[in-house]
Amino acid sequence: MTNLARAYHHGDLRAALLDEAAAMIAEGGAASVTMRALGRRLGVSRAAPYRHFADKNALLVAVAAAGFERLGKRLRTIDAGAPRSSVERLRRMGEEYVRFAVENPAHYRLMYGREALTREDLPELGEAATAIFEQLVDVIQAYQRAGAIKRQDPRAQAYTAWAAVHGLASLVIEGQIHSTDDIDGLIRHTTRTVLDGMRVRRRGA
Amino acid sequence: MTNLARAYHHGDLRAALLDEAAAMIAEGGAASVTMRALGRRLGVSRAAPYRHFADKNALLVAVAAAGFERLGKRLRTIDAGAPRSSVERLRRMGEEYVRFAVENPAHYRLMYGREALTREDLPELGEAATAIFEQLVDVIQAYQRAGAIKRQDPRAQAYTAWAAVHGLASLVIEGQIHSTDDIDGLIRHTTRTVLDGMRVRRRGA
DNA sequence: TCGGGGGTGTTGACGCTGTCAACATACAGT
DNA sequence: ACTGTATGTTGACAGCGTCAACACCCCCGA
Repeated sequence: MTNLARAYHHGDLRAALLDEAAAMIAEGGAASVTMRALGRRLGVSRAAPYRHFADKNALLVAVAAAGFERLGKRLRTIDAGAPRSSVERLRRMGEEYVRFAVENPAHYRLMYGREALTREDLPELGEAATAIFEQLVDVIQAYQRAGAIKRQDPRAQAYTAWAAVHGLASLVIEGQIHSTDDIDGLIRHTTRTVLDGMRVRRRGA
Repeated sequence: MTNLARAYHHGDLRAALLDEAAAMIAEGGAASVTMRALGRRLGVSRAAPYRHFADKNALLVAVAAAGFERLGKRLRTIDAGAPRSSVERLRRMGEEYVRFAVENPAHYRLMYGREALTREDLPELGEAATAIFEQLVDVIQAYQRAGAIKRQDPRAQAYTAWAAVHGLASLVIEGQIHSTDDIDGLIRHTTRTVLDGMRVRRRGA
């Protein structure tokens, strides 16, 4: 039970691995994460991580899942906040989503890229992402009941909203959107346009 | 000038490399493309590709660029086709975009993933993607003039539309959208919703 | 207090990778 | 026919992920 700081040999290596891997991803991308470099930076041997993760893939999956946790938390605080209308709150959530991605590009890429992460061991990751999606579906259903947005399949609406913000985040991160463009304005434009397509509109406008 | 079939030793190895690499990507993902495996499959040595590409990265960039070419061509044929309204034609382009991605998931991933493709040598790729974007901007401007969609910054509108289809394609490819969901319906829902947000609406509806 | 067992970390080794230098070949233009 | 150059091959190197064998050391029960 003496799980405080430095137990055993290293002292909670598992957590240190997750932190350090995340740091390396932020510094040099997921490709720069190497079992050997990881051990080097933490002062352990290259094989030490294998006592805590089955393989490199499993480690990266855990890091990615932690990213979904953080993202989900950020979105919840937005939803809990109280700007004017419900639709505006939803729009702010979209903005926050893109902001998270732009602030943590390499981490975000890892969360969604199946390339670095090979097939298996993905259930864990899929669940982490699904949790955020279900969160979004709940919000949409609530706003449907409030009469703010169209009463269509809430899952379809959630996917569309998710696709829009994920796509925008992806384009920005991958550098497809030129830095000469006003990115903040673009985020606002996109969230507004999509919500405009979902919103119930009063007659005559 | 005898550049027909089998000149020199192999006979247009460069093109064969591009084709074979694309095939390998389709079969086993970009990670399965290996200089050695590539040479093996083409009956040349592992270092042969280096006479045609500076390194593996350059080769993959060329493959990705070829993907953008194919995608651009497909979208142009849609735009050239003549379904009813102009907005409907734009919507069909979006559908076709997602369809391309779903049909060539690994290739599409390569086209957008900066992870496999390291930093430099990306200008070539960026230009290929930009060409498609400019194509989209042109279409949107034309439809603005026709009074079909709102007269906002056409670049912003293009980015929003691109983000929506790219995001949806990405989510489907990465398996974030469960196969129990009706994907074709989802594509239609998304393209419709986004265009609804862009469309000029007649008063009273 | 002692001893053992298991959780943790290390080392050596294997096959794989991308890449380069040195070498071999064969075509093209003189 | 000769030569230069584009093309392809081979050997080698460092780095990678991973496994088996080994070493350590803390915690538990006797």
